[in-house]
Amino acid sequence: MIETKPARQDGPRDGCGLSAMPLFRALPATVRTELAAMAKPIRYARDETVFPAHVPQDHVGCVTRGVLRLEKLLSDGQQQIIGILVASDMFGRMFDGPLGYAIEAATDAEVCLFRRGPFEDLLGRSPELEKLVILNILNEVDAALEWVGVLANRKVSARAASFLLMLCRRWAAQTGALSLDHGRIEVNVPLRRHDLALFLGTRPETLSRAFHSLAEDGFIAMHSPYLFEIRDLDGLTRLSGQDYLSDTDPLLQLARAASNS
Amino acid sequence: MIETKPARQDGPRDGCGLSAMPLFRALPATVRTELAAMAKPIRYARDETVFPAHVPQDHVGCVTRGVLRLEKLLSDGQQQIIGILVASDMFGRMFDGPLGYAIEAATDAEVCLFRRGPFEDLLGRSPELEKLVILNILNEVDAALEWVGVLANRKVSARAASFLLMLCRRWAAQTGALSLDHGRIEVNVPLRRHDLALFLGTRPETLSRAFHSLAEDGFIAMHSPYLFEIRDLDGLTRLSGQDYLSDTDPLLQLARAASNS
DNA sequence: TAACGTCATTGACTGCCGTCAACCGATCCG
DNA sequence: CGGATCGGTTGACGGCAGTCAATGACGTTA
Repeated sequence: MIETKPARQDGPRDGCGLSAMPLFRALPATVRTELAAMAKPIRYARDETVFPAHVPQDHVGCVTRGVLRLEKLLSDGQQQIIGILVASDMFGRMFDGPLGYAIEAATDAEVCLFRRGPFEDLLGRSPELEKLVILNILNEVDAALEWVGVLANRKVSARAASFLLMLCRRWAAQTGALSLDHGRIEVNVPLRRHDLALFLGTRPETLSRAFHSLAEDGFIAMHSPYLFEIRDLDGLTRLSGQDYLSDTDPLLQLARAASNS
Repeated sequence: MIETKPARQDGPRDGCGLSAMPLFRALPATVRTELAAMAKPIRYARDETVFPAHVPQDHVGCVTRGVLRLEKLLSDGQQQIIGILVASDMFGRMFDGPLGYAIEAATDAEVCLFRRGPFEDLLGRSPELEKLVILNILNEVDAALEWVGVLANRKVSARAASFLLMLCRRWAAQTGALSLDHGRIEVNVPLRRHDLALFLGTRPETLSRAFHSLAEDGFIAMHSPYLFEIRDLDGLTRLSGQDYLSDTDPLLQLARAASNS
């Protein structure tokens, strides 16, 4: 049971820095202005609740910093984590009822909220925003389906490998958590083992063993429980089962960039 | 490896029986007419391919009969099933590129295809259709996330229970596969053990044991490998972990109806 | 009718993973 | 400085599930 602490609201209009977000970059200036005017930035400390489960919300939002987790509580008190949200991910349901899961801060995080009414109104007036929103939801579907594929994999080490690769891919779209210095790929994993284990459908002990086993086999190196280095991208990919590496894969480009630096 | 046989196309315009589909019932008559005019019904035999993976498609569609499976092929040749589609489910990607998985017929099935161009055009002209499509995709997200929750469960019997309940819920929306005669809930499972095991992230042998174990414990009865009877809805729900049964749950209503007949 | 293929089921065995427990390092606080 | 707490890791052990193999039921075909 995680208690809900009050969240701090702050800042002037467009404290969200919407104009800097790649998510909305493609929109016309007028739409961006209108969005920025209705954006409410809110910060959360780790384990605070953004949206409780099964409660109708009159906001939708997007993540600007940190990681959120989608969490389900089972009848026997067990919790499970069915998704994570990182910067640029949108959440909440326009036109629709309450969510079947809670959204909580997995790290200290910052989000940007929009009231549903004005947002849906703007949606109806801007075909660009509308297309962006539809594409965004389609990406959500893809991400969820990809994760179904990962969890359907029976071996924990394969799931762990898939997670690291997925994280690299997400971080690759932005800066900060992925470092390519000295020809290495270093990836920052901002989740506790406990949360990560729930997300991977296993337990912290087993996950720890899986990571250290990957390290012993030379696929990765762990510089701290939260800082991983990818030492064998191909091997890790093969082990994950998901055949990610087409020649156009952005992660592969990154790896090449890393080995050339 | 499943070979692609050519599919049979048939029938006059609106052979799909669009007007009878609950999916589109809420639309204005003019939109329904236009949709019906562009609908192409196609039938598939079991294991035929509807959309191959990673190939751009210029159609979207919806299922009118049978079950489709979303299938991923791993690098080592293992296949996994990451979703199923039943009547009224839509598939395909408007505004977007190719899918990362194949869509295949898990049973003999019939679908209704729309060319993407005209469909997207109609989407822009009909706010009702647009809202329907968005809500439909949101439901896809929910279904996928729910399945993530099921797969994150570590025990196969719990996953099997979740599957049966999910299937009841889906069948409840329509007629045919769910029978309530004689105060019983009988549910038809149209998938082979092999496919079902892949969908549940396990193996046919293990799944068979799980089902028979559920039967021994009195939760279900198996009248054939494809015909299940739910004997203890509450127990099955508790075992599945998902706390489905709110008082407004349509499945619970059905159970009450069954026990009163 | 017999041979064959498909598919579900069962058995035996092995191995991975969940569970319980202890340990350890880091951080915070008195 | 010493104790407490949190979170990650490691060890030991038992059980559940994956694997291989064989059997049986059913429908199809020759």
